[in-house]
Amino acid sequence: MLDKTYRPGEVEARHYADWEASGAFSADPTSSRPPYVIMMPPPNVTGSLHMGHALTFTIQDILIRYHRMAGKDALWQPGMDHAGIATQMVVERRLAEQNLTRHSFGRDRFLDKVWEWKAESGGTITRQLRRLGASPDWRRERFTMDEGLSVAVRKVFVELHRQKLIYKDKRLVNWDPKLHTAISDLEVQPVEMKGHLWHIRYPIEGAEGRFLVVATTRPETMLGDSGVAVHPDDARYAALVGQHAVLPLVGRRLPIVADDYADPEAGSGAVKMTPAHDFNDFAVGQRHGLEMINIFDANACLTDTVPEKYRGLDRYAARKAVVADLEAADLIEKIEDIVHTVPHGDRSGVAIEPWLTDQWYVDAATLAKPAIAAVEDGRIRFVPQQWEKTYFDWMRNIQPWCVSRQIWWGHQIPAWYGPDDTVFVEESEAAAAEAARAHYGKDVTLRRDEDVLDTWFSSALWPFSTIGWPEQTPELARYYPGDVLVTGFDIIFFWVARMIMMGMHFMGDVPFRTVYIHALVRDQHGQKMSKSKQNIIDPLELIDQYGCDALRFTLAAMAAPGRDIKLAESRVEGYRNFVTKLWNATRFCLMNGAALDPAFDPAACTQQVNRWIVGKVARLGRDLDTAMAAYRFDEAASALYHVTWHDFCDWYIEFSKPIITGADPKAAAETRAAVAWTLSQILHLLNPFMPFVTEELWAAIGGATGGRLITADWPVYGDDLTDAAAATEIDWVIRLISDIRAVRAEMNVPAAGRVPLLLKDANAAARARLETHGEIVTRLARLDTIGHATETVPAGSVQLVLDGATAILPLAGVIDLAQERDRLQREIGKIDGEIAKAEKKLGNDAFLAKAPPEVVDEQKERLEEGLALRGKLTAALSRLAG
RNA sequence: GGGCGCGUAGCUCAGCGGGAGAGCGCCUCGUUCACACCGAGGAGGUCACUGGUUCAAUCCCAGUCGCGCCCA
Repeated sequence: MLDKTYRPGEVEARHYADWEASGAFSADPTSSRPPYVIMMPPPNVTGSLHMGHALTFTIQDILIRYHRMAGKDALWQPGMDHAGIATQMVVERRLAEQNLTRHSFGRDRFLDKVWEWKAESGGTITRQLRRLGASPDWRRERFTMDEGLSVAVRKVFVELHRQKLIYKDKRLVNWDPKLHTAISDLEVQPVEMKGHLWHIRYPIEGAEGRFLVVATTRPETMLGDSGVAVHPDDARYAALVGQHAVLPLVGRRLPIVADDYADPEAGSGAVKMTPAHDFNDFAVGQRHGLEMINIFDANACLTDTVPEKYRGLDRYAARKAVVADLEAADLIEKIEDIVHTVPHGDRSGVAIEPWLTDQWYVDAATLAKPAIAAVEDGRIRFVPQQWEKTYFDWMRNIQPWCVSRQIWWGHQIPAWYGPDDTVFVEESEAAAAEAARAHYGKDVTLRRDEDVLDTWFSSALWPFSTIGWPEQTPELARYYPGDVLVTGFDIIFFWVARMIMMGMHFMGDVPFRTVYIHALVRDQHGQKMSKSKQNIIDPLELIDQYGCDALRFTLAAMAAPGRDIKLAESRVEGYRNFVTKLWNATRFCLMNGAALDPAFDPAACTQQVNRWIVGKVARLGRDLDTAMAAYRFDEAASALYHVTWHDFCDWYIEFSKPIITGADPKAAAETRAAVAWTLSQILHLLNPFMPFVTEELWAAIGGATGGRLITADWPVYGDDLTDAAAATEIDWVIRLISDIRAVRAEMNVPAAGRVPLLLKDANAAARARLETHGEIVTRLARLDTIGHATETVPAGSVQLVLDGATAILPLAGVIDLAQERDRLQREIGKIDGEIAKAEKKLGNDAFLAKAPPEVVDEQKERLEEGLALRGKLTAALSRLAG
C-alpha cells in the first residue's frame, strides 16, 4: 500500500534510470512512425542548471514526451557547445591557482588540459537535466568540438570562403583588453557609469587665439585624433570646413570636415574624430578619408604612435596624464559630470576597446536574405508571432559577422598563409599545401591562422551537423528539418537567426518549422534573478524540496505566452500539494479495489456518474490536444489541474463511494472499473507534465498490464464517450448538493448534523434524478431523509429554488426566520438585476434588429429563466411569511 | 530616439466583442474509514484613466498616466 504522502527522491532516480536504460528516449530512424524533432539548443559545457534552463527544458520535454506518446518517432537531440571563451577562462583560472598560465603549456598541451577538464568537470548540466526528468536521446549526445561536427565546421568555412561569403577584413571590433580577443556585439553589455565630459579647446591653424571646442568622455583618445567634424548646416562652422585644427599635445593637423554625424545641438557642435577607436568615428573617417591611427596595443596601452611621454600608459593612466597636460596648457574649457553607458565585456567585466584589427567576417547580410524570406513567407512560424518583428529588425540591419576569436579553445580557422601571406583556405593542411604548391609552383612552408571560430559558428550548424552532415546519413534525411526550436527571446539573435541562415544556405531548407519563444523566469517581484541581487532560485533545490513533478508543473502552468514568469516558491508548494492529492486519490482506488479491467468499455457505462466522468475525461483529452497544438502549456496545465482535483477528486470519487459500497453489485463493479479507468487516463494525460509520479502510480494500479507509461500510446477519445444528458443530470445533482451545503453553512447547521430534505413542485426529471442519486445526495449534503412535500411546507423551512423543483429543508428551531427572509430577498434582488438587464436589451429595437439571432434568443431564454426563478423565490418568500 | 509588451480580486496571473475567472493568501466551520500537503462554505473587483467605434466594450481604435524589456 502507498504511503500517505509521495516521496519523490527515490522514485525519480529509479524511474529515470529505468527509462534511460530501456531505450525509451531513443529515436528510431528505421521506424515507420513519422518523425518529430526538437534540436536542443546546446547549453554551455561550463554551465549548470538555472531556472531559465529548467523552464526551457521542461517545455521541450513536455513536447517530446507528448509527441512520443502520440505516435511519433521522437528525436530530441541533446548536446553541449564548447563555449570558447568561457571554457578557456575556466581552465585558465584553475591553472592560475598553481601560478601557471596557458602560455606555460603552449597551445597543444593547454588544449589537452581543456579536454581533461571537460572529461572531469564539464557537462554538469547534462547530469542535472536528468534530475529535471528531461528525456532526450542521450545516445546521440553531441559536442560542438566532436570530430564530426568539426568536419562540418571546416567544410562550411571553406565553402563560404569559396563563395566569397567569408572574407578577411580590417575593421573595428569590440576588443577585450583582458581576454585579448575580439568579442561579438551580443557579448558586450552596456554598463551605466558616472563619468565626465571634458570640453577641450583645439586651436585653429593660422588663427591665433581661436579654438574649436570638442567634448569627449575619453580624452586619452585625442592622441589618435585625425580630424574634427561639424554639421554641414551649422552656420557657426561653415567657414572653417576645409581648414585645419591643431591637435594639442601632439601637434598633428586635423582636417575639419562637414558630416551629418556631428550633432549641432550636442555640446559645441564640433566633434573630435578618432576613427581607429570609435565605431561612429570610423564611419565618418571612411567617408572623409581620415587617417586611422591605432594608438592602443592589445592591452589597451598606448603605442609608439603617440608622443613619447605617453607611451606604455594604459587607458586610465593616459587619461589622467592627458587631462593634466591639457589643464596645464589651459585647453580645458570645462568638465561636466555625467552618467553614461560604457560597453563592457560580459565575460571579463572590463571596458571593451574598439580596436582596428584583421578579422574573418561572414557576409551575414547575404545569408540573411533567404533566412528573412523563410519567416516572411511562413515556412518558419514564430510563436508568439510578435517575435518575428524582433527577428526581422535584427536580420534586416545585420552587420558583418566577425567569426574569429583570438583564443585557443575552439575550431582553429582552416586558413594557411604562404611566405608572402597569400592565404589558402582548405579543409586540411594537406589540401592547403596542395593549393600552395599550385600557386607558387613549389613546396613552401605554410603557417596556419592561429585564431579560432566563434562558438556560435559551430552551433549554427547544430540542426544538421549533429545528425551527420556533411555525410548523407539516414538521420540527416529523416530528421531535417526539425519541428520546433524552443528558446527564450534573448536568444533569437544567437540561435534562431544563425541556425536559419546556415540551414537555408547549406541544406536549402529551414532548420525547423516553428520557433517557440518562451518567457524569462524572474523572481516573485519581477526582478531578474542575479547573483548580486541574491534572488536566485535554484531549480535543483526546489526539486529536492518539492519534487521534480511539482517544479515542472509550476513552470508549465505559468508559461503563458508573451509574459515573463514571476516565480514564487508558494506556487511550487501548491503544485506539490497537487501531486500529493493525486497520490491520495490513487490510494483511495487501491483501498477500494478499483482495479483496471481490460474489459471495461467507457462508452458502455450504465451509471450516470460514470458516464459523466468519462465525458469529462474525453473533453480533457481534446482540450489538451488543442492546447498542445497551440503551445498553450498554461491552459493544458490548468485543464489537467481542474479535472483532476475538482471533477475527479472532489466530486467523482465522492459519488463513487456509495455506489462501490452499495447494494447493487453490478453498479459497484462498473464503478470500480470506471474509477480505475478514469485515474489511469488522468495519469496518462498528466504524464508529459509530471512524468515521475504518474509513472509510479501507473505501475501501482497495474496500468497497461505492467508496461511503462512513458511508452504507452496517447489516448484518443471518441465522440461516443460524451453524454450530454448525463452531464446535465450530474450538474444538477452537483448544484443541489452545493446549494444545500451553502445554506447549511450560512444557517450554521452543525457539520455533523443531518437534516431532512423535501422536494416541492418537482417535475418528473427532478423526481427521477433524486431517485437515482438519492444516496449520493444524502451522503454529500449530509441529509437524513429525502421526501416530497405535498401542499404545505413546514414552517421555518429553508427553500432552495432549482430548475425542476424547489428543495425544502425543514430547519424549524435551527434557522433564524429573519435571516432566511434576508437570504431570499438577496436572491430576488440578484435575479431582478439580471431580469432588468435582459429586458433592457430586448426592449432595444436596435439590438433586436442588429444582434445575431442566437444572441437575441439567449437573452430571451435568460429572461424567461429569470422570471421563472423569481416567481419561485417570491413564492418561497410568501410561504416563509405564512 | 526607435520597437515590443504590460496595467483585471490583497498577491501572481488567465480571459480579450454579448451572463467578471483561477491559484495562492484571507475569514468561518470541520479529527465522517484517499488526502489537514485535506474537506465544506464565504468575503473580496467603477477589468489604470479619458474619449471614440458598436445594438453591445474588460475585450476593438485613439489619446493620457504609470511600469517592464529590447535595440540605437
